[in-house]
Amino acid sequence: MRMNTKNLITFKTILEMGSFQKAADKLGYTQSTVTFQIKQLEEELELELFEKIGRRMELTQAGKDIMPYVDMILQGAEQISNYGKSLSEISGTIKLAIPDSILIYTMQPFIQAFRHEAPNIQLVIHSLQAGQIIQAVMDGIADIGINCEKDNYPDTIIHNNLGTYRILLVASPFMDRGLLDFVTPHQRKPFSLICNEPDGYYQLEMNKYLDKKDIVLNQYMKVQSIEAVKRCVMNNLGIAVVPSYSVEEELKNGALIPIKTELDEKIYNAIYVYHKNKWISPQMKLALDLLIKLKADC
Amino acid sequence: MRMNTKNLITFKTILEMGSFQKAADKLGYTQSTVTFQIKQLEEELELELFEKIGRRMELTQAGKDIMPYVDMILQGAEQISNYGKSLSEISGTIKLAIPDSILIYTMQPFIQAFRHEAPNIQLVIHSLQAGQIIQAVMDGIADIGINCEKDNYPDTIIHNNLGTYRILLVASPFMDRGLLDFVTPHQRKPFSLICNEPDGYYQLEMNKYLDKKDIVLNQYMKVQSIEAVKRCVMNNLGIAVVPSYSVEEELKNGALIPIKTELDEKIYNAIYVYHKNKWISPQMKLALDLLIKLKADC
DNA sequence: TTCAAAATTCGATATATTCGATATATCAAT
DNA sequence: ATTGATATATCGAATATATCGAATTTTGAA
Repeated sequence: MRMNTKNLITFKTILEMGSFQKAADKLGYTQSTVTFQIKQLEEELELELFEKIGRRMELTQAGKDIMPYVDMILQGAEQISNYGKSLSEISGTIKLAIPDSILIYTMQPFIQAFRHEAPNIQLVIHSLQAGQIIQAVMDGIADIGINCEKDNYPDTIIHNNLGTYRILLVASPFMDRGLLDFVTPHQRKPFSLICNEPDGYYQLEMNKYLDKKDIVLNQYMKVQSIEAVKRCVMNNLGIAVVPSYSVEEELKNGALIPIKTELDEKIYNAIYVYHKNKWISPQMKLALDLLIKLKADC
Repeated sequence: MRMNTKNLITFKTILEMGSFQKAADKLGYTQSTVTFQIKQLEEELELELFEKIGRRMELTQAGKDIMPYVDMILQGAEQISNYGKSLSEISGTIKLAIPDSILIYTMQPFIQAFRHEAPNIQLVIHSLQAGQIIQAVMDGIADIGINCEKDNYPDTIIHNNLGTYRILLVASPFMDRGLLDFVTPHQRKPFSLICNEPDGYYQLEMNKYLDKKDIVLNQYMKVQSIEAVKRCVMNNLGIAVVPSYSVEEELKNGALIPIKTELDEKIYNAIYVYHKNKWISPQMKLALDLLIKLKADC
């Protein structure tokens, strides 16, 4: 059961960098040293970690399976090396999975607060689509996920409320007001629905509403970013479904106007999730604390 | 953040064995090697681990504080070295803290089942007095504690029901039946109360009862073991307070007779406890599973 | 086939670990 | 204060291990 962190770090670096050579470069070893270290690690663990698929090194199943324990060891080592240091000095990494829209419009205060409290902790943000957040947390790709509320969660996931929002339809103030009745059923609208992710959560919620009402729009128009969506709507190319927090500014200054729907009353929750079995490191605790603070502030 | 399990194991062994020399003997090093390894570990961690108090090496506060992380690392390493092995092959240690009486009379099926399921896991049993069990679990001396139910627990302790028992007064069948009225108050009894631990939980419960009833016995008689208590009672040297499970056999074959008290109706719970923040290793999970099975079986 | 990229092998050498002997420190008994 | 027993520290030599660099192998792509 002899083992050292040096070899484990080399192992993790190979996975991170994608090759022995790059890991060697990053860690300041020669390639042969990396080969030697991995060979030694495999002997120590009595496991094959890599198999050659062509000239690519692929992690074996055993290699994947022991990852949580490798992380456990490196986490333990990290905590020891942080011992006695204040929050502002501790290092480490915390990985968040956040949908783009939430990241842009509501996470800025969190990110600033985090960087301020712990400038040496690397904050890695994976900007994923809403449907992938939970999976990322389950796979350990992210430590904390932030998302729209869902109905059910795997029981390995802990989820907590983070804040509320509404789903809105918005239009340009230059749009003919007569066309903006989205309450009366059975209508055909002569303009497009502009969206960013056609399968996004907000979009799907609104589609359900429109289907129920039998309100049909001209056609879908897909653009790259949520910013682009707003630009298109402002230029009166169509209307869009957006979460309330993303258009607060524009509604206030009149660049966009809200369209009344029966979804206006409905309140949605944003949540944060993390893995139940995960050990909550001080780094992670800080992130969770700041999320709760963010919630209290707004 | 370079670190190796070898040094950490040496570190833990010193704590376990109580001296550098004994750790060296156990691990097959010379004493100077142990000194060197600890010095090296202290340099790696940038922490003082021991301080000399006279000719004794005492763990520093930092040394105590990092213990959970040292354990985290060694647990991780242990899990990796157990990877792919079946339950019957995995090794490791699980430490139980159990009061003597419960150990002798009710834990035998558990111990046998455990040894059968996982013969390579070292089952270390600390036989402690009831009052020390919770503390042992809090201090990490034991992974799981078994005890009589108490009213309140620190919130770092998880406690679950394990089974029920009663507290009995027992006497020899040769005892004058006329003297065995322990229900009517205000009596003086011309025989001794024999006990093993005068401060034991059963004893204290019964004392409360006797005080309330104002029933006074001749004198206390303290003997070494619970077996000795039973022998003395069988030889009619006095009566004793015992938990029901410890005298089932003797009551059935008539070697002891129960004395009726108003405590007969009261049902006590045996419980098992473990530390809330502890990572539940497969070894520990097996032990917990077997305890639950034991409960179901009786 | 040939080239380039990536991993392995192997000998030389620097570095780290361990041992054994000895020195030092502490406590307790005299 | 002296002495003996016990415990840890120090140091040099022997041994073991890690790293590098050069040569070699493997493989996918041109």
